[in-house]
Amino acid sequence: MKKGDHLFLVDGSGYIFRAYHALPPLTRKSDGLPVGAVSGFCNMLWKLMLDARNTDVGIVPTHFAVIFDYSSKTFRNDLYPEYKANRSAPPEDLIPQFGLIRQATRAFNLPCVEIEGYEADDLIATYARLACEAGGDTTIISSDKDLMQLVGATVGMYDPMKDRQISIPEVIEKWGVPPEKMVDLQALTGDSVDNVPGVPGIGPKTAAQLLEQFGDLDTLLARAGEIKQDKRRESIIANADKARISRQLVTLKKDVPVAEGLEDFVLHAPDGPKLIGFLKTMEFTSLTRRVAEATGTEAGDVQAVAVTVERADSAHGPDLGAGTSSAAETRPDRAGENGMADEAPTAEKPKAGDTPSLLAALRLEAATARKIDTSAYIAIRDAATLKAWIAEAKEAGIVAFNAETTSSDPMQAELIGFALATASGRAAYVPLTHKSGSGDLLGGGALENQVPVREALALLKPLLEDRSVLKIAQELKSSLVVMSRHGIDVAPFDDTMLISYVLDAGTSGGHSLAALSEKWLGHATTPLKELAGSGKSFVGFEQVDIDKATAYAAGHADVALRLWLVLKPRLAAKGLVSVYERLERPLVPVLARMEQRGISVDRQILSRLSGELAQGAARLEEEIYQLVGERINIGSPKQLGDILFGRMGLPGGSKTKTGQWSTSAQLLEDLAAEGHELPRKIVDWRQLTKLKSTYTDALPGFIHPDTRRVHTSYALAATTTGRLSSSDPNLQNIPVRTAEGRKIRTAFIADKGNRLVSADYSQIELRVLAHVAEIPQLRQAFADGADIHAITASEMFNVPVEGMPSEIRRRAKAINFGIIYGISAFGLANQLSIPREEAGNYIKKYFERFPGIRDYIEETKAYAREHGFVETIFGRRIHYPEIRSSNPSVRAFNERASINARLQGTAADIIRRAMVRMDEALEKAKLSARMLLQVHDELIFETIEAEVEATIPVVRHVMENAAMPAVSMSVPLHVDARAANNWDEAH
DNA sequence: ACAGAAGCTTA
DNA sequence: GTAAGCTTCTGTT
Repeated sequence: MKKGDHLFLVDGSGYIFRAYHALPPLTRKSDGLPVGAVSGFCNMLWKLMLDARNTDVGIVPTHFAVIFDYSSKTFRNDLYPEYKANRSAPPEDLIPQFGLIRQATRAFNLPCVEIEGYEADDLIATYARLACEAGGDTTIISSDKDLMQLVGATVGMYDPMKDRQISIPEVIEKWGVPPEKMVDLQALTGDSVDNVPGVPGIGPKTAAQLLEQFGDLDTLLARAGEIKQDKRRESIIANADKARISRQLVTLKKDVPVAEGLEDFVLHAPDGPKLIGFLKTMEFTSLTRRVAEATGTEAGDVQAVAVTVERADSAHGPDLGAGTSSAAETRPDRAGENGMADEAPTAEKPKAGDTPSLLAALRLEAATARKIDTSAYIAIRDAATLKAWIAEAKEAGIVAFNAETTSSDPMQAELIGFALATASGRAAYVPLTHKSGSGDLLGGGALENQVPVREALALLKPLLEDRSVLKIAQELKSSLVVMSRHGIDVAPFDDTMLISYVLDAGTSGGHSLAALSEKWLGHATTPLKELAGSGKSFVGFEQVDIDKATAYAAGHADVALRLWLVLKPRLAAKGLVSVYERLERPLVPVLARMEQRGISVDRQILSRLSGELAQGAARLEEEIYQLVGERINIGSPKQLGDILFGRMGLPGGSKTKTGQWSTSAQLLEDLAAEGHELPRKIVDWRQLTKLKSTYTDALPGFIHPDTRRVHTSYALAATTTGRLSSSDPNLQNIPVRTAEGRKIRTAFIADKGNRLVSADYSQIELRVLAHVAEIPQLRQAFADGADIHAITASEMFNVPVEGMPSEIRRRAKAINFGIIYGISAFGLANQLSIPREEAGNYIKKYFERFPGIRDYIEETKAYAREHGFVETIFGRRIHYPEIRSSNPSVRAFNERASINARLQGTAADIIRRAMVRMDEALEKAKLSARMLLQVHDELIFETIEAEVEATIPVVRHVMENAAMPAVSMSVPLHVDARAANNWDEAH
């Protein structure tokens, strides 16, 4: 075991009891053998081995062991004969399951560890210590408080039944003391289940308070006389010995002489046939199917195996033989679909224990081996067939879903049909409102033999909402909005676009279905325009011939399902499960709700502004024509350039990369500063026409006819860094810098009786920089709430913050921003309009004062060069495949981008975490505030007036603590929040 | 009808 | 110097 390795230790004995009581009783159908705990155990192991969904930073186990108690008698009974003496015999129907669970462990190819005289907890403590000494990390799969004393920097716990991570903050939250004091706390409280005496009258709250006061148990016992409360003092003095012996009992032994070392726990790929043999014997049909699919084993070819069952009346009962009834394979398999079986790892044992990677490789091979046949799909034309398909999807536990609609805007879209896929190559399309394609003005009548929309949706709803059926889609969010408008809440789901985004952000090609299909399946999807035409000749999808629509829509569902098979295991293989599960997937319904809510925009304000802008622009136009002498097209940079630098011969002209005269605002401003009249007017004209065309004229067109609100669309997978993007309309670039522009924000309003609340992170990227680059001065400045740019200037130029000239601060601010953007002397010189040498000197000086930032930059570049990607502090990967380019400017660009990506991406991750938690936090606080918009470091809410004051602290708390508990930042996050009637005043 | 360039808006 | 999206113009298809 080495640094970076991760050991999973399952508390097998603890799990048995917990699963037995928590899960509904389950018996084997053929003979009534109780197997509830075994089933829970197998499901948990399978999930852990493949999925690593328990972790917050994407951990895949490299080492894995299941630990059991050997017998009830241990060294603790010598210390204290009454230890665990009050334990009653386990329930009758649990007894046979002890042995079965050990056999299950072996069927999973996992080490099964137990040592006479020691409890499972002692073995876990010992192995966690060994792992820590070897530099590795450990996750203990248990929620037993007795194990919490082991939690620390490299040791975490995970409760598989509650899907909850337990690390230091959770221990403190639950018990009021850090893990290292758990032993003292338990010594005081005792444990009635294990018959650990403790001090009578002392419970967890009192114990935590006493330990807080005295520091530890020994100090407490020595100074017990100081305790004020009479009863408490007397009890502790009288029971000091009991407390001491209790501490010995609860302290786990970290030096058990273990026979097996960590090297014996290297995780091996599951042996498909071996595992399936056991699962079939247990008659766990759905897990059998999942394992068969994942390992590429043909379950039908595997025989159930013999298992040993202990009966309550004999500890080592006879071999009762196997339940040999093999699970019926009800899934509709099609000919030629079994390509995976050939590649199954049965012939030779895989070497290293990288199970997810192996699975990913197998899936990819299988996916490309089976060609996609779009003529094989089925058109569902009646309710009975649809019912059968839905039943099939339920049985499969997994279904790819794809809706076809009348519009790419989900708030306007009406359903035309939908497609389902239940297995590779098995897909169907359900046309609902297709019309005959006859070219008359009415577009033809509705076609015969389509399931009525209402009936189809009524059948579909239970499937899409079924918690035990995983829905798979490519870009689910828009379908989520459409289905939500029909009262259907799709869950649970996986989104292939997002999986691809997590795996491959920054690699070429994008994450569209077409791109992914081409990349992973070698299959070219049919462009929509080949079916429905484009531009003027575009006909709605409802006019598309049903056979063609079926090939298209069912094909998309089939492709999505196959992509999921290929891509999902890659998440685990690359340690990106938690990025996907915590930062991507949960944001989908959050954004869908935000989009559906929309924001009110005052049409009148915009229309008035349009008029004002038109007037101003018209006046400037006339003045410009006067100066130029003819009515040129001012909006044409080409014409402008010819006039300014050709005809008028103004100085300082430069060319763009296509050889045109540049007429950029910067250049025109420079000319204006020299006293030229025309450039100033052109700049002003551009500002007014920009505001008019992009905002005041365009926004009213986005007001929804029914909701009377504007519904933007957020893209989750459009940026390389993890930021969202907004379009149709883009509400992330509404003007704010100039007074003229800000007027547009006054049109974004709260409904009557409501207020808009705007909450934005202050300097989040600089704070992330101070944290990741570990810059003491910056950390201190943020901790003090100081003016960060002034502090920077003060450090660099040796001037006091008090009475600092604004120009000095401005330069420091530009440098700070420059760092975030991956500074270059060229860029800084441009920004500050100073010579390049001077900018270079500033940077040099900056690095002298903040050497940690230079180190950070160099480390980032080196890391990006070595790996081809960088990571945010939450593990999001951003790829820079061109970072090793031999072209120096391409290389430099990629270096700057990678430096920026860590900071921008981390900030993006933080606000994503806040957004994921926000709705629940508001609901828990019984607040009705609705999150409407996100603008990278700002969230906009709408809430009723009376709740404004209560809402702001909740919003602030969620945002400021968003990094926790995954990352405890060394710099505080600060959120400014304000409420007003419109966005301008709230911001 | 579409694609790319130029220009401008945001964080 | 980073990350986006939208509009207009211009040239090509």
